[in-house]
Amino acid sequence: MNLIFAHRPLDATPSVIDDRLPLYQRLKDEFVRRIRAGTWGTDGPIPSEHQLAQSHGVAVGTVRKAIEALVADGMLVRRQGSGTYVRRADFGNALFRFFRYTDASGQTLRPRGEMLSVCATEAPATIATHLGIQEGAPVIRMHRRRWVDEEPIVFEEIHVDARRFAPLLELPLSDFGDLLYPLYERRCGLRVFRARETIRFGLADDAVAANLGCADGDPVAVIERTASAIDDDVLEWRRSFGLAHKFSYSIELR
Amino acid sequence: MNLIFAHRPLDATPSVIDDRLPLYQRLKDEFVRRIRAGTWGTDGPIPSEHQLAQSHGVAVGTVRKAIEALVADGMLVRRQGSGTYVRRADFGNALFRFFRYTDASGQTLRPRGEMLSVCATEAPATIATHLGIQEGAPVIRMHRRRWVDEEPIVFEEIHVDARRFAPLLELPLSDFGDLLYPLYERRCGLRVFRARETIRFGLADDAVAANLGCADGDPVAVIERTASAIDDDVLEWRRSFGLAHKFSYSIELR
DNA sequence: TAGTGGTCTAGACCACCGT
DNA sequence: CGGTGGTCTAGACCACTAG
Repeated sequence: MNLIFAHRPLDATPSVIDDRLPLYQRLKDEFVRRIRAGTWGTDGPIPSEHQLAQSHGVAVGTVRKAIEALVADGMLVRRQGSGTYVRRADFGNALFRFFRYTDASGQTLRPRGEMLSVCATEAPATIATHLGIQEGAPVIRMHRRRWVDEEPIVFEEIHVDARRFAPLLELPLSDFGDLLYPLYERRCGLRVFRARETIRFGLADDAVAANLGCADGDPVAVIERTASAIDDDVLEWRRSFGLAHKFSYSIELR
Repeated sequence: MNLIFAHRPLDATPSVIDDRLPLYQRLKDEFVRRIRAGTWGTDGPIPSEHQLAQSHGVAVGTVRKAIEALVADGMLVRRQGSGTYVRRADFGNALFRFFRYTDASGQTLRPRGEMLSVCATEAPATIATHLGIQEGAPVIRMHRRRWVDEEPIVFEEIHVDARRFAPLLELPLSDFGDLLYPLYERRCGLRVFRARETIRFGLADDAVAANLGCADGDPVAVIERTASAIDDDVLEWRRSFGLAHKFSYSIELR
């Protein structure tokens, strides 16, 4: 029996059929389709509210309402005077809204990423399930460590579908840098849009212990993350380990 | 140095001065004031959009926008055909959206609450800080256990300001039931509106071990919660302990 | 049936951005 | 400067709720 906290349900995929839904809902679904299909890309703004209203034969206010819903969902961003854009996650800064390292004085620190290994292998059952592929299908397994100052903070095991992320195999370890998601996008053309994390506590096995510099069996926090594209395709499954006594997680309810 | 995850910043308190803010913003701030002051209570609907527009000399659409923002903030709820109401948290069901127990088959279970002790005491420094009162001020300390089937799952230590929660001291332990927040509201007229939780990892002391039926020094998950009223007054500070190997926490990012 | 919120229209003027 | 989103107005009609 497990104690489980669940926060924020997944977005519903836009329904298959347009019923007698409100106009702005049908508009929103149509826009989602364009974003997922890539018809609206990230290189320039989407058509203006006025244009969309004209081309769909509706009032500007109705277009606004559809767009506002998509902005709330995180799919679009508006820039006054410039236009409305398909949102591209700004992992350079944004991911650290969720994932931060602070020192004793509360200063935010940026951890260094150190890629330890990148190798092609076959997916065991659990990995295959999480990635939504066949057991035994080719996957890439990465081991990675994150440092603050001279101290290893997190050890990570990361799996991706080898057929989609093949370019990573060509890359020297030293070229991976501190952030993976921009790399996925640059090298493989795959953009992480959302992630779901589960946190639990476990005990360090020998690999974890060796990489974190602790003893075998020491308590560790385990964060399992499933990262998905905008069309809900699972792109990556990773498991991060950190020393339990250094871990804390804050959340606001309601 | 700590690994800290932070999710959702606290709402900004409405600014002290109305600048040249948009009309709907100033309206929203005015509405927040009325909710916090209790001018708009939970017994009936707030004035209709039409009435509010007239009394403030603005268009209905502007009132709508202010109300929609407050609905998004969770302060109001709209009921078509009936009216708009100050939201009262429905802890009977709602809190379990965040806090759920599931068994092996994924079935959601409802834990039993067992109040172990309720006593008046003086606030130590740390409790006083969390509750925002003077060190040594009178507080009520409660010890509580939560059970699923015949198994103790969580042990809790709960502190509230004795001057505001005095009625709890009169109550027989068996009358506390499974949920505290409805009790706070019924007996003390204080409504919990939001909470902030921090999760970390620790070791069971003798009290925790005795109540969870584990060994002294066993690893436990520690959840510290600060619960506040709608006007951000801190009402309760609690610390919950659960066996680490039975704990997990899920969250969706973006 | 009267009154509420939900949807939608068709404008106006403003603040901001890029050229 | 023209075009964009941001604010605001003043209505219309609909779906729903409650007495």
